[in-house]
Amino acid sequence: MEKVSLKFLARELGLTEGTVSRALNDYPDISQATRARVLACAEKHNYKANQTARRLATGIAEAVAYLMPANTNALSEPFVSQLLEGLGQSLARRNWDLLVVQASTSEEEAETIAKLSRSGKVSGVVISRPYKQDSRIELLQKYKVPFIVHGRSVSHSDYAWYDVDSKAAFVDAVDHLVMLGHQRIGFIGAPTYYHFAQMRLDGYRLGITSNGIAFDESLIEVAELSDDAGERAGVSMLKSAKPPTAILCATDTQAIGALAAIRAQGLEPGKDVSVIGYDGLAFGKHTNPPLTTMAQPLAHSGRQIGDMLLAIIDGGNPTDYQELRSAKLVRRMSDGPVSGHYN
Amino acid sequence: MEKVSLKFLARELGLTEGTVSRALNDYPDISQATRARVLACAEKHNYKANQTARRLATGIAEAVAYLMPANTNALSEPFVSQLLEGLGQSLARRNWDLLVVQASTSEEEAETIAKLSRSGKVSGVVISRPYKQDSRIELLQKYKVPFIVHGRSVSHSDYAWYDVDSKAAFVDAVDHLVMLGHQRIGFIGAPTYYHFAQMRLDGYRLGITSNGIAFDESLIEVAELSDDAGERAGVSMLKSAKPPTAILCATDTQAIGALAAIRAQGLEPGKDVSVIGYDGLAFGKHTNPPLTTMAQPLAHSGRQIGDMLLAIIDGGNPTDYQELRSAKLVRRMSDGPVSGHYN
DNA sequence: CTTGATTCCGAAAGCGCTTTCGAAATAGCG
DNA sequence: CGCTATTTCGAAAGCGCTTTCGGAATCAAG
Repeated sequence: MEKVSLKFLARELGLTEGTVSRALNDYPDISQATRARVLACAEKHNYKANQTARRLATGIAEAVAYLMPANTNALSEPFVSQLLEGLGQSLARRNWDLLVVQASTSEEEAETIAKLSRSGKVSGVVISRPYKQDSRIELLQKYKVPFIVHGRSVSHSDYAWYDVDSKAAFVDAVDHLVMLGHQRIGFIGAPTYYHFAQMRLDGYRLGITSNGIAFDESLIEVAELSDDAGERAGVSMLKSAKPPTAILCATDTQAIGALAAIRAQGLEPGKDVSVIGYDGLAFGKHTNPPLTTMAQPLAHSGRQIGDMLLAIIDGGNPTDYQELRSAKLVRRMSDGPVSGHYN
Repeated sequence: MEKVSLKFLARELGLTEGTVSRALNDYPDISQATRARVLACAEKHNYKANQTARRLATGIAEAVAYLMPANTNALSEPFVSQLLEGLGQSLARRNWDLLVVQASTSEEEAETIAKLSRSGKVSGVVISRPYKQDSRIELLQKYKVPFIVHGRSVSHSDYAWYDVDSKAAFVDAVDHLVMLGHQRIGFIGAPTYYHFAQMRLDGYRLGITSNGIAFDESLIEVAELSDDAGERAGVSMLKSAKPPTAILCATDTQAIGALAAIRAQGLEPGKDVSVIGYDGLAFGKHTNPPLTTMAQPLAHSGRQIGDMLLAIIDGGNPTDYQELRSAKLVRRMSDGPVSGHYN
């Protein structure tokens, strides 16, 4: 089967390659008649333009890269596939490609970004889970690669991002707990080089003080983003002199660990001590007990992010594309009124 | 900052583009001296070959596509990210790209594959979760695109695949249950257009009969790949005249649903009725009770699959790359000796 | 010092497409 | 019917890299 290229079509049609190309690309200087002929012929031979050649000629990559978070954890990944799916859908409408790129160390990350920008194989990049100071963002800006951040860093005024207001979410969570009668509310945070971790801690803090509760440093633990780390933090907190009656966790994954910690202490999560996580993982329905969580609207975020990135690549001003969504409480069974257990 | 291209380097070095290119690509007809000079200069200016141009010139795409399963489900996705990660690592060693492509309907899938093969933007494809008769496989073969299947279809003799012997796994699971004293073992299967579903059903069946147990059709339900479907299947099974004392599920996701079904009947999973899933999802540690499962060795499967695909692209014979791994039982708390509940 | 084999590099074609430019053909208009 | 606009297409130059081929220079050998 001969390769069906532009040349092939041109020969077939008695036209020139250039003409066929313009017909296919809707140039205005092609008569309706020949355009129709060309289209028909292309259809007939199932012609697909060689994307590589096209890219080289136009100079536009028609592809976008997703920088996969490095220290990926089996329990926190659903968000990756969700995002990828949405991104893919968004790009597919233009027939663009989605590249998945990863780098484990941060030097590798820098190298990867440099390569990405220099090799010209993508016209945009999306990154996830930024640090407070994120060198990836600086690099992307330096190299002038259009990009969008899923999340934000500390100074997020001069680039595009899509984020959920987790600070507000944690204020809400504290309010909810206080309403249930809790006064000693613990917080299992994430390493604060993650900006989201700082935001959630800030939200927790604000919630506490704005409810007139004395802030107690000993009620805060920081843990890595895993169930085990969450569990360790949970036991340490529970074993303290004045343990909390409720625990807020920066992520669902940690919250799941906290649940285990509570049970390990012979207590009943949701009754003796409440726990609320953040993320809204579907899993949460099946933990023991089902996990109450602040759910972020993940559903179409990928689509959204993709569309925003495309708009920027098209020349949009990055700062016009900053979107803050809000999370909402989904109550399952891990929260409840304060119990008399510790009194 | 001027674009640093081959031309730029050539000018800088007083050489010809062709020469610089050959130096960079380790051609034997370049003296060590000039090769060193070229390398140094490239390094100094942080040169990265324009991948697009390179692809066009060599005719090799240096990229591989992963066809993302369509009806993706929040609970079953960890395997996608795992796979992607491994694939990425494998490809990265050659500096190849990983494309993620998706299609929701099967017509779209055909279209996607056609486009993929015609547009020449990838030199290989990996697909997951094949059907018994999988048109994707046929198309890939027809278009002569190197590919590898994560899983197998019915006739899997003439292409490359990487699969886990889930039939054997289910035999093992039945054996295990029988050893615990179970005789009435239910099976929640998946739609049998999935080949893996057929395999697991076969394994279950074989396990039953080889243990000398009378095969009882009423102990089999088929459900979609979701927790809810698993739960529905579970209740229906439990409400039958002679309910099982143990339930085997084709996937962990369904098993999680089955757990819920059991509890909904006022019974205690792992005690009144055992359940064993398949997949080895990390999340299973946190279900109620923790889920016993047949775990597949997902850890490096992505790497493995990537390496195999590369070998095929390099001219390897696809049929030389068929690898069957085995799953192993990881006992958590959802299985136990048959209880007297129903007796 | 000549000859033939080697080593090393320049020249040039080409990958398959896009896009600009100009020329030919057609149409519009007085 | 002549002349200027329009429409429609062909010609050709790239995009940035690879790769083949041949020629100049260097080397070893006679």
